[in-house]
Amino acid sequence: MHIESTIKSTLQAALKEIYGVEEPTIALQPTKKDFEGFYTFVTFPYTKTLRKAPAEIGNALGQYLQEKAGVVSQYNVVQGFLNLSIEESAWVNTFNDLALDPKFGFWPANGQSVMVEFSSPNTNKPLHLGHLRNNFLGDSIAKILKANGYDVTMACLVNDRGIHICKSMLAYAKFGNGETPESAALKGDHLIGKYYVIFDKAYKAEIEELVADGMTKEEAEKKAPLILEAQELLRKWEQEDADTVALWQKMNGWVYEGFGATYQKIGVHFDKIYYESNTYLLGKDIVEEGLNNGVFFKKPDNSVWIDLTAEGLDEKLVLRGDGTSVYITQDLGTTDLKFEDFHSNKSIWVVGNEQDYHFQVLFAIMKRLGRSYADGCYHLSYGMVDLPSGKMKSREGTVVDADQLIADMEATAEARTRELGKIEDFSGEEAKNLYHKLALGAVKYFLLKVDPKKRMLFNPEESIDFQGNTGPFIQYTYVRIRSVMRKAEQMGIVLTTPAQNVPLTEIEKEVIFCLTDFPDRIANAARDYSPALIAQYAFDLAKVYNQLWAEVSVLNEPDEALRYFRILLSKAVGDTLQKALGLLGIGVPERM
RNA sequence: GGUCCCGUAGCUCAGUUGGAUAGAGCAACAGAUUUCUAAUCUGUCGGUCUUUGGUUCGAAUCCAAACGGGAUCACCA
Repeated sequence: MHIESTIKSTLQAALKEIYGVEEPTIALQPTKKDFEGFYTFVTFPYTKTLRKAPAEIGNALGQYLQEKAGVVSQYNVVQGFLNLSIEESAWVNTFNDLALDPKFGFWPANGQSVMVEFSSPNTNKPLHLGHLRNNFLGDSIAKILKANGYDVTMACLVNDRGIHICKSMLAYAKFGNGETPESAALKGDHLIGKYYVIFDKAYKAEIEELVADGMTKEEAEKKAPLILEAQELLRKWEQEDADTVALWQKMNGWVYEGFGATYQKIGVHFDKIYYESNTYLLGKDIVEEGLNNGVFFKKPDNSVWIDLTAEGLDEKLVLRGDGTSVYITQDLGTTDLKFEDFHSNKSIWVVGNEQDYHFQVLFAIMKRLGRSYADGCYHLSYGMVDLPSGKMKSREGTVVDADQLIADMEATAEARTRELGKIEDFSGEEAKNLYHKLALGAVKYFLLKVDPKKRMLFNPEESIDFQGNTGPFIQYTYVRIRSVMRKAEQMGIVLTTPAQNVPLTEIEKEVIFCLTDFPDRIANAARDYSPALIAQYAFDLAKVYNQLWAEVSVLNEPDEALRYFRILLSKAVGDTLQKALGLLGIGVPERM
């Protein structure tokens, strides 16, 4: 039995029986703190059709619920608000159902499959804070979709070719002197990133010189010797010149090694990796197809376009006059490829909001081409992470490096832990694992608690705290519960039977109330593609449990039945916190 | 200029899809530990929900306009 669904179905029956109204969906809301009751039904919407006063409707429905629902102990009506108080036995019954269900909160398989593409790193620089937001979002949304019953494939498209890659290759060839990650004592991705910056500096210097000689800036950017050389290198790569390909492979190998270490550290992995070097020529057959069926058209210079003005977009180039691809050409090809490979019902791209327009165009084209999967495509667009100084820019060195950030957070976790001195019996390895869990919990929670589509601010000085609305706060609540569980186990208490009907305090009801909301939160998080809803939920649950902790004692409760209930309640909260944090990709420690 | 996103407490953010007197965390201040982990809890302080109009029983939420911030409108990716 579930309180909320019982009230809803009884309300439907009441509306039909008393007023002859068929209401397919009943909206219940939590009662505001200042009023008596837990659930509130708003009667205002019915005043017009029923031509009765809101309070009158409230009283009639309240009476009906009290008599027939079996879970409503009493009611009160304030204006048009019908506030319902709940029978104590109903709380315990509802709680027993969820506490003894190991899969509580997760939805059964729904027969649908979805691909989540995220991360999409460039192999010319290490990951920074913005990438972390992308990775954590993608990883979390994949987990949330799984919890909703989807069969999920996590995919990654590596941008391993192109002019930007050639820039770092060229700089390395010119200034590298055979440096290796070992000789430089740098992670591979950081070494390559260093040469990307070196290229940019040298390139800018050339431009300045040319401008000083009277060239316009625009012209200088196109004619600087370094950029011409990089373009030449790209041509050689495309012609599969042996030396160029060998250099490319060597440098990419270093980057992959570096990325691998970072991915491992942040707990992100992929089921399928696509490489742009394999897919960049795809899409031309789709251009042909579109020309044949009149979706695309040719301009006199032989370039191919699509007119999307009917969709409120513009004319868009899909193939250059010389027959070479643009970004969207490849994306058309890879989109088809992804669906051919996995036949997913849905496909999600986790990509920053600067590409909103690109994805509008991509999806519109797929629809015009009559792709059956076009309606299942979704761009999970997220905002940038800003610094107090403004935007992050790799080339100007104003980025927060991912590896560095996590290392810093681990150091903070260690300092704080030592200060508190609660784990002095831990081995070095156990302690390291703890610091890592806390560091990752703090960073992931920080980035995921904000609505994805909003841009957010990261203040390195004060942003990532371990107190208040943070990952470690929730981890700490879990740790307290684990401490109780260990002691309960020592007392020989086994948690396999339902709790008896015991008298409950307000705070205990609130904890149960919060628990019952978990499945809906998981469903909403998937519907809105928002891990932030899960983060918020975990925080709410931790907070209400901490309140309970301050008000009542679990293990020291003299009444045996009540003590058993509180232990079981604590376990349910612990399990739910673990699941919720798990959906965010955050692990829980046993002690901290 | 066109299109899209955003604007809520000093700061960082929620606000269950139109409901009651708008909520958290941080910061500041005051308290709580003979008790299961105080990385906790309680309290105080803090608001013209950018502005103006509209829709209605009722608006932070929907519509329109203005203002402010950002993105994008590349034969870059």
